[in-house]
Amino acid sequence: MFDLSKLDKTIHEKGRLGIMTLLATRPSWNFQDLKAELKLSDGNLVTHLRTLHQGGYVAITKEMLDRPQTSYALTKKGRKAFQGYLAVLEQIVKAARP
Amino acid sequence: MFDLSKLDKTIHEKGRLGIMTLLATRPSWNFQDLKAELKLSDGNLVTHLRTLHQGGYVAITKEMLDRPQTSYALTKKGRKAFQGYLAVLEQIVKAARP
DNA sequence: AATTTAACTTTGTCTTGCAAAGCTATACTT
DNA sequence: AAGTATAGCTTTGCAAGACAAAGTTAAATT
Repeated sequence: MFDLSKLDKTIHEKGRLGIMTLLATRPSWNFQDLKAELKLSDGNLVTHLRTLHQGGYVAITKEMLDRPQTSYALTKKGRKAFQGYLAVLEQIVKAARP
Repeated sequence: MFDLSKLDKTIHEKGRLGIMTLLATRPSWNFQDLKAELKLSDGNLVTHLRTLHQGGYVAITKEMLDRPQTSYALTKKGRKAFQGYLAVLEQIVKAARP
């Protein structure tokens, strides 16, 4: 019916779910845009991004333009993990609305 | 695009999400079946059910058959809240797979 | 009376989310 | 050169919550 054990805990947390969803919509997002879109504090956002990075789901690119700019993108592994996560969400939706 | 602030925290936790999904599939579930299906410990399951009950999402019915049997069902409020939650899940799926 | 089972509570541990404040480095202003 | 602003990151501290394990209560069976 649905398999909760496949519901990746690293992705499931609210803040990180938001990050992953945004990253899935574009090749890359910078720190400021993520922060504005998700309304997270600096520290909170950095921490979630680090968690995702340590899980191998997110790649980090640091540049120096006129301002420093850090950009984030899904890795191949991250994209795959997120697809698996979305598949569980769909199972849930289908189970709950037969 | 998607509105994480509408992602009900009471429902979003993994164990409770499982409970709510099961309750949505049938008029009622008893304790033992929930426990078997979700593979949660007694204490953990009771606590999640209490959380959902206190939030007004789940009704509890205690009967004495040959054994005591406690059954759980979605309330109207619970069903509505869960539908709202599912709507956010669908937003996420759509945003991530345009 | 003793045992079994359902359901619940208690206890303790451990993790985690989160905000606030502080830090560092660079660029801009005067 | 000195001061200010901004980006990104770390540290600190706290509070909440998940979870397991063990103990408790009540009813039914043996």
